[in-house]
Amino acid sequence: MADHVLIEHIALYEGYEVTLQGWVYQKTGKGKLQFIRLRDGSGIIQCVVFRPNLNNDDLFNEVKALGQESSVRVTGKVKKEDRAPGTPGGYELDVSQIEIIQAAHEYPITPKEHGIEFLFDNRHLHLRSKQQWAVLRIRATIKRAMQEWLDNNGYINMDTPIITPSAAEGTSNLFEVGYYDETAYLAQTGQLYNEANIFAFGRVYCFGPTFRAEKSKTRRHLSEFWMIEPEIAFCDLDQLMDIEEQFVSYIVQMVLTHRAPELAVLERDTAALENVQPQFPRISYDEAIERLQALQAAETDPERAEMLKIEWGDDFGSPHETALTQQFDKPVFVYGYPTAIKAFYMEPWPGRPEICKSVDLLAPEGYGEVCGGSERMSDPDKLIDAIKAHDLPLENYDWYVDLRKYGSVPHSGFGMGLERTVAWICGIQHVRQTIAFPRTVSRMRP
RNA sequence: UCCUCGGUAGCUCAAUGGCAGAGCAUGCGGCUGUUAACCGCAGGGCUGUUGGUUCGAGUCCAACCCGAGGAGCCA
Repeated sequence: MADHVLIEHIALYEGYEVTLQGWVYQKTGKGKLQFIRLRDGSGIIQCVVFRPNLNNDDLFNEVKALGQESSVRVTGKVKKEDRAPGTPGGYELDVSQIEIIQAAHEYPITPKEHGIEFLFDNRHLHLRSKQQWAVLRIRATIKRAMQEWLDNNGYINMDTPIITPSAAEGTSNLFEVGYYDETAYLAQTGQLYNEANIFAFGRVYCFGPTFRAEKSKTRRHLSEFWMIEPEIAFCDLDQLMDIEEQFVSYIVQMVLTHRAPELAVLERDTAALENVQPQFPRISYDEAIERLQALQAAETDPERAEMLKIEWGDDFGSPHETALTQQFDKPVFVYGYPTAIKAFYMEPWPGRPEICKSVDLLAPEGYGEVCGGSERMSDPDKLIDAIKAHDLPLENYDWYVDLRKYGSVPHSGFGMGLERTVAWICGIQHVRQTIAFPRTVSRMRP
């Protein structure tokens, strides 16, 4: 038998004596009987220390005095016990030996309530808390599922540069960095580079951190966030939506299969997630505006009615996205946005130049946009006109235009924000909890 | 950048303009089934900063700093 076992595998060891190593997550006691909830990173289990069983009164007194987050190694017999709390739970360790590695005192994060500011000042410790543990384990599974699906479907993983000379979509929200004698910017997207990559590899994706210097203070924004960006040659807008819905469904189903205990810790309603299977509803921007205007007309609360006000040509605000997604029990595609409110590189709609072949995927339950994508412009002359119309420096895009000169094909791609996806699947309110060390407009430490 | 709310013990919060309080955490003592245990005792304060009004300011006024929620922008 291994020298120690993981708590997540504890059910396999019922009736056996095992050694666990970890940290005191919580402790209660009743005289000669002490209950330690031990965490080891894989789960939490209750360890029962009964003085006569330990047969060492000095050691027992030290155990009684152990503070939260003390590190220990415990040995004992695994017992099935319905009263035992924990994750997975239902088992406890009847302790016969305990080795105190370090007795910790005055751990600042107690089992009682704390404020946001305090918790994020102590984020390096906050990560040990059960909810954060569950969220970040689910995040790791989501990342894995994303890459697994793409790797299994013929996509090549490419790494795109983080230091870039110019913007893909507007310059106001870029982080500037010095680059020898020049000014460079932290990447907002790898998309333009992936458009070059598909002509070499057919289907590619990049996955890494991206940076937006938006002064946004909302539950949906981070200054540094992770985005996965697939790009596909010989792919039109309809095919892109087919890909997105398979991709998103796969991710959600993998989390349901592999992270049930973590979803339970978060008290996530899994029925809503089980429903995330193809097909997703697809509505045009025109139809979305009509639906929103109908909702607005029916709204009795004047304040909410004012917030829902929208005209053709406007971009959706978060109240609009929320109202729209509440009409469906699955993620919903909205396609064909006005060209004026989208980035320069999107293919115009045939016969309707005022709209473009763009599509956003809106998550249900008010979580908003999780994927943004489009069919890319494939004609070099129209692309040059679009770059000029957006006042972007043509000399920075010469290579990008070049891609349309040598075997241009219809191609499409999308970006999916990891943190928003994690927030949605976990059912939590704020994206700052979905990454270990969030960077926001008001926080860079720890 | 704008709107709203907040800043008091390590933490979460109380305190009609009139003695600075509680719970948790910490320390000591008690308890054989605890689940954010419980019981007893103890220590713990530049009330965000600066100025003003007042006999008297945690409380009222002004400016500033910090944070939260929302808007805009976005994934």
